[in-house]
Amino acid sequence: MKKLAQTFKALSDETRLRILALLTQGELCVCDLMAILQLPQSTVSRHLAYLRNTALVADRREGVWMYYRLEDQLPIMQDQSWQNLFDQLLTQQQADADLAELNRYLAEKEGSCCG
Amino acid sequence: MKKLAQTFKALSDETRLRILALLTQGELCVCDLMAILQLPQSTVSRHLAYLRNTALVADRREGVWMYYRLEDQLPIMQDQSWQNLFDQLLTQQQADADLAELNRYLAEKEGSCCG
DNA sequence: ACACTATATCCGCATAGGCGGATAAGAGTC
DNA sequence: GACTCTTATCCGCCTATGCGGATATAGTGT
Repeated sequence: MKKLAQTFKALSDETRLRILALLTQGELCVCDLMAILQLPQSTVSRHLAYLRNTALVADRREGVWMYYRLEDQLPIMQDQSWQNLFDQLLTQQQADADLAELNRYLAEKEGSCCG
Repeated sequence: MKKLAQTFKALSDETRLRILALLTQGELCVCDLMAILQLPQSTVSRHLAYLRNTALVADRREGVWMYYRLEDQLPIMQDQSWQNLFDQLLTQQQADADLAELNRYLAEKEGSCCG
């Protein structure tokens, strides 16, 4: 049960929830997240490390860039709970705003970072 | 989304998860929980206050005793997520052990406290 | 080797919250 | 009112973790 509690702790920070909501749209690199969330690099990186340590996200290096994506299934949670959590997450107003910002960002990106 | 994060924070402590699992069986008073969890009164009471403030449990006074029960629905979570969470919770080994202890306790209780 | 970029980690600082003993408050009983 | 029982809150202490600037690390290109 400690592990379950720890997973909830990882979900208990608004910034991390925002990151998870954004990652439902596909993998993103740190600089993408910095731009969309408007947060300093150390902050974004720290939260991603926390999510990685809790096995909520996975990472992949491509050259200089680290791409993060949702872990497709969790050892602690049944798939249904995991899926349900994201349904829940995406009903949030902040998630809406962030996804809109993500789309705006992707549209005008064209190689600003991450190739 | 702050509220959702706060709800997860309330779920991020093992003792609170154990309490919630126990309350799936019906309402219990503080002294019941102390006996089952083997934790000091101040600790149990503090966690219950936390759960009450987060609207995860409701309380009811009966004479000297305070009975706590699960809040039947949450403003933040859809019913399905809420239900799912408890399904998840009850698969935990610690929850099993605690429920067994609850039954043992109730069987030999006969007015040790709470009338 | 050097420079540049992206990311991770370190640092000092601040707050939240865990713990359990001690004390306060509420509710009965006499 | 005095005493008792149950529960809530206070206290000091300690750890986890948030923050963001500064620094270290790693990859890429020259």
